Amino acid sequence: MVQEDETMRKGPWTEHEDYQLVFHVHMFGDRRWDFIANVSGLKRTGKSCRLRWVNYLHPGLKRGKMAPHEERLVLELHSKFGNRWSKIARKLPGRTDNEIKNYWRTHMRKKAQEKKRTTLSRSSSPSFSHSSSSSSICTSNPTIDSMPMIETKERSFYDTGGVEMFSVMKGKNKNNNNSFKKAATRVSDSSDGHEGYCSMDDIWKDIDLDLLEDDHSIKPVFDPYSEIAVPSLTWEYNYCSSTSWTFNGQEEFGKDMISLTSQQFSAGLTD
DNA sequence: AATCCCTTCAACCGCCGTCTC
DNA sequence: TGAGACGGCGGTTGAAGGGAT
Repeated sequence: MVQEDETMRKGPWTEHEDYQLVFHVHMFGDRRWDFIANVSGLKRTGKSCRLRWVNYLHPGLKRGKMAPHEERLVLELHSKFGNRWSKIARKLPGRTDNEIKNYWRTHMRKKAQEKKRTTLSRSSSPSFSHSSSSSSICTSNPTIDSMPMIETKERSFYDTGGVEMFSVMKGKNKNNNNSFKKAATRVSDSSDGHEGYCSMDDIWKDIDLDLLEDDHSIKPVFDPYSEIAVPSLTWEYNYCSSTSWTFNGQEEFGKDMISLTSQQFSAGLTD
């Protein structure tokens, strides 16, 4: 178990931390967060790791503004489910509960302000009743019910596999360690402000491109849009066994680490 | 150009449900 | 069956960025 003491880091994540987390999530899947927090060497709690992954690092996430149909859907779903943000998020592929929650807060604040303005300007008319955006929406809208709902007994939207992946892929491809290494190196480059990444999108893009070259595209093990767990052939037990990775000039993801994490992983499997 | 205000969103906190022993 | 560990969820906060003044 990860000790939550004064040595735990808090606050914004660094790119280095992000890489460590992404790497370990792909190694072990996104289930055992305390374990990942432990073996990754991140001075973060399992909870913090999970949140970072779910809300920011997951490759299936959309970025940017909500599309009009998404906004509409949020309204509809909120009228149906209330503040069950995670439930709403499951109907909006690529959006997180946190994102929707934030959107709703902003949205409702705006609405409240508009409402206030409207009622003030029309205060002379007592019969006027302002129908809220949500109340005017039919709650049995078939578009909602036809949306895929990934229930918790199944793999979550964010699940990359990990544990199962390990057993499935053992001993297949051994040539895929370049992309993360390269990407990791570029992160170290970025520290001096030359050719660094701006976002995780860039990172994933780079990784994707590299692995496509090898005809083994890296993808999240679980396709967030399919509801079906898709075992990836790219990340495997031997993924990093032959080369060390560098961050800021330090070897970090090398044999030693992998053997260590493998031991700990085995221990984790047996408990 | 400086300051203030507002908006956005990443991250934390605390509670609760589930799982495991 | 009960206790502890852990993950998930919703509420809240605070930093950062951008626009207005």
